Amino acid sequence: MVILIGELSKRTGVNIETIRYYEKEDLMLIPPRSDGGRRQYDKAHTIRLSFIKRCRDLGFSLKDVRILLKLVDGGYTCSEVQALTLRHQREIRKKITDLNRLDKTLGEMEKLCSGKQVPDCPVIDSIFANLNQ
Amino acid sequence: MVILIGELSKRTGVNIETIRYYEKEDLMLIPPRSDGGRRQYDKAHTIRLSFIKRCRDLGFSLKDVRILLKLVDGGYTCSEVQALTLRHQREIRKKITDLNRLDKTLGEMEKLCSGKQVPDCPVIDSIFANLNQ
DNA sequence: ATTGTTCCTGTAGCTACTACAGGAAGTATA
DNA sequence: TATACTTCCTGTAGTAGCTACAGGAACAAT
Repeated sequence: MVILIGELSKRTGVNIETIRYYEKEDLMLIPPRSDGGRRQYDKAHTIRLSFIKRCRDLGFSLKDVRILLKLVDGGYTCSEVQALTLRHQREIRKKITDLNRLDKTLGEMEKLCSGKQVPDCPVIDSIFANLNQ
Repeated sequence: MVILIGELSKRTGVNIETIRYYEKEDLMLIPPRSDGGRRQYDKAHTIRLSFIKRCRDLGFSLKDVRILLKLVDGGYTCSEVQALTLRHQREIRKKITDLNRLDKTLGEMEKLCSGKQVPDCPVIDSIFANLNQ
């Protein structure tokens, strides 16, 4: 049961250019070609691409995905995968912390706004604050 | 009171290549040059660069910074700045929501890990789940 | 005169794609 | 069979926001 790249794209939700990009980056296995030179994918490719997409959706970097694929391909242990997952989770939590701080700061700045059509804004003032020395 | 790029970099915490990049991107005003061809910055440049850095630290994109600078340069109203700030805050909140969901999912997956040196991991299982049809 | 630091320009690299251009292959219809 | 239309191909360049060189010139200190 062979499918072409357009169908693979539809089934996985990964777009065509990205699939070719993954091939170039050695994330996807190189598929056989038809006489006309078209890529012929099968079930294994579909599963692999879905795996990649799922990892990406979980926020893993391509570098991480590469490691996960290597683990999957070459035999892995739970502790290896767990370590990667925990590291990733730590990074996510750090981002959340940073963004929350940003949100708070922006909120405080914005709260002071009059919202009027006047040439004076506490946001700009606040950004400029302590800049003049 | 003229300073060179290295000193400007030290004072603002923006590194040298980035300063030159901002100049190329028309965020920084083009400074006069010394006889030897070195950029000569003054107070105004320092303040402008600090403003840019502060905006970046607040998570504004360079595109947003460009708009903020234009507003600052050309006269702005509170409502314009407020609108930009609110939009930015909405984007940040969306990111926080997404990351929280990721964190939760990863946490659930990881919780099931044995953490042992065994070739079996619920994280991988979970990523693969529902992929086989 | 020499050494060491700072500066210069210009180009390439990073992440993870996306968007073409220009052409070939395959399919459906007249 | 001729035509039109869609899908595919390769290869290159663009996106954001820098960072990291290479190769050379300018300046400061000894």
